[in-house]
Amino acid sequence: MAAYIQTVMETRRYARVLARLRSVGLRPTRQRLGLARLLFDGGDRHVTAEQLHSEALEANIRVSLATIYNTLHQFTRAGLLREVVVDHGRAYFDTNTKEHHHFLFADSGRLQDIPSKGVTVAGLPAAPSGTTVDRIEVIIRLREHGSNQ
Amino acid sequence: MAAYIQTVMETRRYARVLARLRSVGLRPTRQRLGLARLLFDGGDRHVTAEQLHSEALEANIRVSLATIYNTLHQFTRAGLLREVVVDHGRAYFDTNTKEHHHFLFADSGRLQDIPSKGVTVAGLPAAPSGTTVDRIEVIIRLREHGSNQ
DNA sequence: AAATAGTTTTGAACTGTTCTAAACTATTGA
DNA sequence: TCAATAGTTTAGAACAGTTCAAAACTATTT
Repeated sequence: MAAYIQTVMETRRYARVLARLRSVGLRPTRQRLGLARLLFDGGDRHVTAEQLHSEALEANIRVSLATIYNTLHQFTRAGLLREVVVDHGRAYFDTNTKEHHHFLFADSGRLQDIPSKGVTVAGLPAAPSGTTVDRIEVIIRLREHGSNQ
Repeated sequence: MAAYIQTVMETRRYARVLARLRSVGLRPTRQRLGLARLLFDGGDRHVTAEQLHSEALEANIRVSLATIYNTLHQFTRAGLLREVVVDHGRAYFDTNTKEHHHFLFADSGRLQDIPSKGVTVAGLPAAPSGTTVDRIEVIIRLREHGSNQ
C-alpha cells in the first residue's frame, strides 16, 4: 500500500513539474524534468551550477554541466528561479522568486534567505532617468566567530 | 607662477598619499603611489582591476595586473577601499568606504553610489547566532530603457 | 514515420583572478 | 654609505566558473 501511495505521489509530482515546464514553453526533456524535481520538490533553496550538477549525478540524472547552466538560465528567464549575486564569480540560483533578501556567510560563502517578512528599505532616491528599478537586493554579510580571518 | 603653484600642489598631494600609505604600513613604492594617486585624487570612484590597469598604463605608471590585484586587496584590507559585489565575477573597488549603497546598471554593469543619505534598512532579523553583521549591502538593479532584453 | 525545431553533449575557449618563483627595491642598522 | 633583510613586483602559468560551437540526439508536428 505504501508503495502504491508513493507511486501516486510521484505521478502527481511528475505531472506538476511537467505542467510547469509546458507553461513556460520549455520541452519537458529528461534532463529538465530531473533538474526541476531537484529544484522544486521540497522547500526553497539556493544552488550553484556546480552543486546542482553533483546532486543530479548522485540522483542518477545524467546531465552535462553545460545543460545545467542552460537550464538554470532558462528557468531564470521563465521566472522559476532568481539569480543572486555574490562574491568571487559564483552565481547562486534561488528557487524563492518572491522579493526577499539574504544573509551571506562570508567565510563559507553560504547563502540563506532572510526569514523576516518585515524588511523594508526606505529613503531610496528615484531611479536615474532612463531607467527603472528591476529589483532591490539586500545582502547582509556575516562574519562567523571562531575562525577569524 | 602657475607652474610653481602646480608644483606645490603636486608636492602636497604626494606627501598626503605617502603619509596615507605609511599609516597603513605599506611601503610607498612607485606603483602604489601611482595607483593611490589615480584612486584617491579626485572624487569617489569605482574601478575594476582591469580598468585601473589601463588607466595606469595610460598615465605612464608601469604596473603589472598582478600588482593591481595585490594593491587593490591591500588597500581594501587597510580600509582605504571597499569591495563591492556585482555579477559575473567582476569585483568593483570603491573609494567611498563609508556605509552607502549602489545603483547597478544591469546592461552596462556600471556601478553608481546612491547619493541619498537617508537610505535605511528596517525590520532586519538579528544575525544568526555565532555570527555578527559585517555590513549590509543594498544593490538597486536598474534596467535601462531603449536597449531592452 | 519523416521532417522540423528544439535540446543536449563534449570539449575547446574565454574571463577574471590567483599563484609561483625569480628579479627587484625600500628600509634598517652597521 | 653599503650590505643585509624584508617586502614588493613581475611575467607567466594555473585555475575556476562560465560560455560557446558544432555535431548528435529527441520531442513535437505533419
